[in-house]
Amino acid sequence: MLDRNAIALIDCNNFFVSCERVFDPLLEKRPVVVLSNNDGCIISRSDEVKKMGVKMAVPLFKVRDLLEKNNTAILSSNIEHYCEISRRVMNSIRENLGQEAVEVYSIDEAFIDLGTPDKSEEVGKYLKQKVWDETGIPISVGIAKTKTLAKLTNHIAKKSKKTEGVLNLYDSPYLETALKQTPVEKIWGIGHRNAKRLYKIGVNTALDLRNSKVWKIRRTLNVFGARTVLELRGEKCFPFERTIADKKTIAHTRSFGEPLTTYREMRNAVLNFANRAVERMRRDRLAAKSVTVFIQTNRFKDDHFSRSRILNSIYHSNLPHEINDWTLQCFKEIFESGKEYKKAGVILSGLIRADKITNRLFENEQFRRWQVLADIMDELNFRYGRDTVKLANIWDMGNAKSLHTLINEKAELPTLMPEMDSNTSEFRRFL
DNA sequence: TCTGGGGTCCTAGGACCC
DNA sequence: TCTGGGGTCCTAGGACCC
Repeated sequence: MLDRNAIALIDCNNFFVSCERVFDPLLEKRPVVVLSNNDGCIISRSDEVKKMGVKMAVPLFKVRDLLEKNNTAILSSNIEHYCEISRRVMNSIRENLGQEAVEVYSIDEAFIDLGTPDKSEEVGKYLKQKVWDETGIPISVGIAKTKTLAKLTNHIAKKSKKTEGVLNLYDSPYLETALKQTPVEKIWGIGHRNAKRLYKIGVNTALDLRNSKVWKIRRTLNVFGARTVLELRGEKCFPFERTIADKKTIAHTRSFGEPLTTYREMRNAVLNFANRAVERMRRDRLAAKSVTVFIQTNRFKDDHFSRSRILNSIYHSNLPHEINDWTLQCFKEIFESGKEYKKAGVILSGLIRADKITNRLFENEQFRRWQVLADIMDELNFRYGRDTVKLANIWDMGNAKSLHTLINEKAELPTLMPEMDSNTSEFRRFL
């Protein structure tokens, strides 16, 4: 049977800025921006800032004068806080509609299966009020027949004053106009590259795309483009996901404030990134089969240098020292001296649940011992803070070559040991 | 001077095999 | 002069998203 359910996209307005305003109501009266990790780019803007013409992801140095002239609050990001508020928003929605009806799409967005379309608009308005009352976050709601149309509708709801943040185009005569007024690059999944290709064949608006032959778009773009055409016609091609999909990759990547040049600096940076990624992998109880390492010089310069290498292991692992070894192997193959590196990253892939790791054909006993040690390290780091215990770079340790763990000054082992539970004896035996 | 990070999916082209 | 060809697997990189 054809699925006639109405789909809503709920999107928090200027999410990071709205979160900051929840913490500090004085910010309500000022323009606000939130910056990316090392304060490089603007990743969230209040309406006032958008009106100034400041674009998303623009580097701060290009607009700093303009922002300061307008008394803008320029804030570093605080992702943990935003995650917490995101959870509250999603829970507020779930309370009414149930777990099954909500698909969390990103930190500030969720698709909702509204069921039969009759009461959609009332539900949308109710949710908007409820989320505002319970969390202080303003949201917009777009209702339509498919995800792609819901995204598009939400976009209009957010921009247009008349809609008051909730718009239902499920079965509306205005849909045609809305499609006509939407440039093709604003459609979900059509970026500026794809848009250029579409312009060449005379497809400029969402309406043009909807009226295109599917095979023609399949040929010009790809299978996703073809599905997008059908979605614009009201045919569901991107299904509603009731269960949260397992993560497929875990990445830790960073730009360096100052470029790094030496082998040793870069190796330490990359191994450090690997440790951060493993930390999250172990927290999520996952194990990886592959690791990718990449290193890059400044991508805005002409002599941009970028290399990556993937290592596919024959077995899965969640052991820090093994992932470190894999990382190091990749790194050694791609590092070239005489470059000014600006960015690097480590990506873990081929993830499965850690309890699904099969036994090692050889060295099973050793593997088990490493598991125990890794668990203990996790516990110590959880109790006493990150990097209380970590893998040593044995190359940096002079004659301590056989020692695989380094106890940081933060935690003195003798005082720690009595507090440990039954694992302690295991730990002693291991060392 | 100063340009994010974490994801997903797709694809061109090389290596290898028969 | 002329240099198979198809399938498969893999890597590296691109496009897109928030």
